[in-house]
Amino acid sequence: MTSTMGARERRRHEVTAALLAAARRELARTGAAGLSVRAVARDMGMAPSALFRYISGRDELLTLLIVDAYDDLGGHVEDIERTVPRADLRGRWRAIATSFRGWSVAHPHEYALLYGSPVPEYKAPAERTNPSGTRVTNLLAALGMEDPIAPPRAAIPHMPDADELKALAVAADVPRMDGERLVSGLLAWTALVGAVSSELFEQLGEPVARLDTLFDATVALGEWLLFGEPQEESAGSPA
Amino acid sequence: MTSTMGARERRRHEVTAALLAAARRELARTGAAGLSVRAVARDMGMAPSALFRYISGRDELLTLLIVDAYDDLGGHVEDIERTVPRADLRGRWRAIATSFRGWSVAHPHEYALLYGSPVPEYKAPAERTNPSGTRVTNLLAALGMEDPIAPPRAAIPHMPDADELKALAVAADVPRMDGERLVSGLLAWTALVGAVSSELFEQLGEPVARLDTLFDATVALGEWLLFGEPQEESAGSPA
DNA sequence: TGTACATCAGTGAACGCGCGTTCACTGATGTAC
DNA sequence: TGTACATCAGTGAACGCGCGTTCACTGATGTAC
Repeated sequence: MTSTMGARERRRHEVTAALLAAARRELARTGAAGLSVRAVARDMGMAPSALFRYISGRDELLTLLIVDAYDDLGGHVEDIERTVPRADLRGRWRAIATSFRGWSVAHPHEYALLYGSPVPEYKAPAERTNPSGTRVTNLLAALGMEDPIAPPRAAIPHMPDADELKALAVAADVPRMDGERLVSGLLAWTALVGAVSSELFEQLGEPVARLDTLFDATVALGEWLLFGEPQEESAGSPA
Repeated sequence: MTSTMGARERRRHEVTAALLAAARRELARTGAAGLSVRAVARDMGMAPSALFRYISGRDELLTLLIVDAYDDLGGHVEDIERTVPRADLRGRWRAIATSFRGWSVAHPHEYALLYGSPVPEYKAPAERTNPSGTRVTNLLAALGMEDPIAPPRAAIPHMPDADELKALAVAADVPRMDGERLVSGLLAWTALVGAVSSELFEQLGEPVARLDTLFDATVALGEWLLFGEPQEESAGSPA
């Protein structure tokens, strides 16, 4: 395909890529709220007006960054989750959770853009944002759809009744998922987001190093929510 | 005291109060990142330069708002938690969680200021922010210090070992708290923050109404984390 | 109570800044014949 | 292959805007005697 591209088309691809790279640098530097078209242009060494050949305005710049960040995160988590044997459902959850956190710690501004406060005056267009934005949760959903090798644990107290569960499943766009598993998955997910947000946004005490052990507990909690009490590990092959 | 105040002192109090009120309105309108001294002055019908008699600059305006929001939230949660009989530990947790969410839903921009993405270029001065910022978590800590009427449940998997727990307790500024209870409390807290953030920042599917049942599950999860399996309710007085 | 001076609150003009976006332009790339 | 025209990318000046902050000022409140 590259061979059939004229100079113009090739350059267009290059500049588009450079634009995105510069925007990411700016995002990392100033955060989403401070992002400006002019700063990106400066970073690229171009006139600000030139960028309007590639984007319609500041809002599209944000949309581009959001989609790109979701894809970067989604790719990262998918890549790591893929390395876990399919049958190891617990391991897959742990891989999702830890790689999610790993990416977030490495890209705090991107994380804030995706999971932090909404940018004022900006509304992300769902039709562009959703496909990339659901990649991580899709991995979770896939876990929830697996044959429950671990018995669906009985123990979430006050599980909502069946009608509410059904409505939740429809609202969450996984109408065929078992309601209890859905609630477990959502709880595990929101707990994960809460743990990472608390860590990155510095809500708790500062000594971030200590948070490793707290995060481990969050992962364990999610594992329990999804799969119940740990089974005897000795059932597997001896170490 | 009011009687001993001269016109100047009285007016100073009035203007200070009006300033804070105007800042809160502006915050609700535009969010923290868009907050500006000039807009607040406009709202008050004063010249922008006049505000510099009351605040040192934009950063202090933010600090003021943060402290004020923490106090508003803290007062709200405290007021509601106080109405629960002291011995009803589970009820106290539920009161904390639901009132925390209630306030947050009613004050989304304030919530974002406190628990959302940090404002770029701004670092809150901990010595002014901490006393108000810990009011809610102090209620949780008080719960954790109560005589464990409910037996400390055994079931968080992979509880960190004793040394790590001790270090965590020191870092969290509650060095005397039992380590397992601390982890439980922190997990309950981050799960709560995650649930509210996911709801307010619109991470999950849009139909927010459904989230009521999801939030109930979060509260139940926290209750389980803090106090273990629900006991037979029939032990109390018949309804 | 009355006057003279000091303190303070608020004004309005001004500064320099960075922003998003438009627009007429130039020069390079592509296309038709 | 060569020329004539069309398309496109990027420039630079300009627009109007809102921002934080400074500063010399005026008029009101407070204080000393």
